[in-house]
Amino acid sequence: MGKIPANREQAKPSVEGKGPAKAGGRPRKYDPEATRANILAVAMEEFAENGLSGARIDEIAAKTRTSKRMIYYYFGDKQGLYRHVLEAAYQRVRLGEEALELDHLPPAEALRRLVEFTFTHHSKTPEFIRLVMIENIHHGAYLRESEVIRTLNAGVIAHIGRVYAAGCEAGVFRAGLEPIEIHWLISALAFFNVSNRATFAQIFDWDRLQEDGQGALMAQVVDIVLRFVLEPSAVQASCDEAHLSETV
Amino acid sequence: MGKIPANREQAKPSVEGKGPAKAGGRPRKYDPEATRANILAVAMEEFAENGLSGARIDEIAAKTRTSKRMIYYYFGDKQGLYRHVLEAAYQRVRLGEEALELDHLPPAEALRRLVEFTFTHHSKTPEFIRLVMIENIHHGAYLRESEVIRTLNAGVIAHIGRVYAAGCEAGVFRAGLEPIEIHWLISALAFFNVSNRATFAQIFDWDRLQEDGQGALMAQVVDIVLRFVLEPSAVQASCDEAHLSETV
DNA sequence: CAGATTTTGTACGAACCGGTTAATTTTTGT
DNA sequence: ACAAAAATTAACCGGTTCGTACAAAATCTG
Repeated sequence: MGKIPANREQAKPSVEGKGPAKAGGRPRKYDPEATRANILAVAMEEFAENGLSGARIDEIAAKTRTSKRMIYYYFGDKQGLYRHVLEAAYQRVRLGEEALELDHLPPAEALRRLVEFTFTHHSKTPEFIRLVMIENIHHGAYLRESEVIRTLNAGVIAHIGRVYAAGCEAGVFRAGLEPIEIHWLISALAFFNVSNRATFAQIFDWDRLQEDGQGALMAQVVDIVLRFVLEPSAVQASCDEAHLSETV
Repeated sequence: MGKIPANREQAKPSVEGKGPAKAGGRPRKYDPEATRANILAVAMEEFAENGLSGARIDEIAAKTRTSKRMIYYYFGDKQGLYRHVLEAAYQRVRLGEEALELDHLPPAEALRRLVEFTFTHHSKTPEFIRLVMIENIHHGAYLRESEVIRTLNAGVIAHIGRVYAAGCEAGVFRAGLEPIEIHWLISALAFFNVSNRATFAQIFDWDRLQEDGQGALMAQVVDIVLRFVLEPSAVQASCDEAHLSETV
């Protein structure tokens, strides 16, 4: 019977040292890691493109370098596959986010960097955005199952919290905000830019939604966030220095 | 053959005066208007809940007070039904938007009203948001077909344009912005609040995403928009008057 | 080498699902 | 009143699609 092999996460204690891993160069015939990864990559594309109900298992199998049988062997069923795809996508994003080294920068600059990172990341990774959209259509039912994801995201808030505290200390950020408010704002703008590009562009055909205009839109998003967080007097100053409003 | 009846819009010249319409009180057995509307309403719910590929024609038919055959009779096929649902949804929204009488208000107040209207509308009409999300998943392919929608939305920009011009004239809005930039910002925040509520709440459980917190979140969105549009000095002034920053 | 794991391949079944055929009832035009 | 057109009903069909059963082989691990 198509039994799912024992918990993958725990069944991999051979930490790239004992068993002949792929790093060794030896071209192994049976490479479960690679097979799994391959299925996951293909599935990610298909789910992101067609949604959970729209994606076809046979189609995914065909684009894999292995067979349909293996999908069920490793992931149980369609929903299991989807859940793993979702987890993998979130994991990938949050890793990049944590790699940012913002703590040594002046607060306003750090915030700008964070916004720019988020904006460009989302802009260049529409598959992730689409997966999250799809998951929201499903009321976050599959995300709810995943313990992994929730823990990952606590870090983001802490990260922003440090930057914000430093900015308040320095007197350039206005007091009374919560880190999650700032995160929500940044997410909303960076996300919407990708998630609603199709319909928005269809209705208004705005040049900033095109490839060439994305830079200008990013600058504007930075502008919006800074005007929200900065002390009004600091905004005034920034305008004079033309740090802001380079979108005109 | 399941032919679609001649263009509905033109096939209704009996302007509620000649043929025995439903207003007449006579309980007619065959009521195409009502049948069509009933199908459309049920379909809207089903598509919004399950997406285009997720929705089931049989399910829609079952929840209708008529039969599956009628769906095909009036809308041709699944995609045709979906397209009509989408159009109806957009139409409904834009009507409310144009009913706002903003031109006689002071600019900042008018802008606040517009933001509040958009925010509450979206917050209370998640089906519309979900339909737009779904349409974006499909790359706006069905919206592209609809001539109707594009023309409707030109009005929104003009509306904001008038308010913005008045604000600049009065010296409370900073110059150099485009109406569409403001519209994009408002849309993004009001939309994201609903579209990503499921996943965002799952990850962070933030009280402002709950029913009770929506008012506070709306105030904050108003705050964000005004800080973006207002002349920095006006922001300063507004803060002193505590018109803004009531979110703390 | 033995036992477990990974892989292949096919064929199938059973439910599901979008769409149709055909016949019936009501309305409408004249 | 009557024929044509429009609205409606019910049973039906063929293709799709998820998932499995079965049979077997290749490879890794201890």
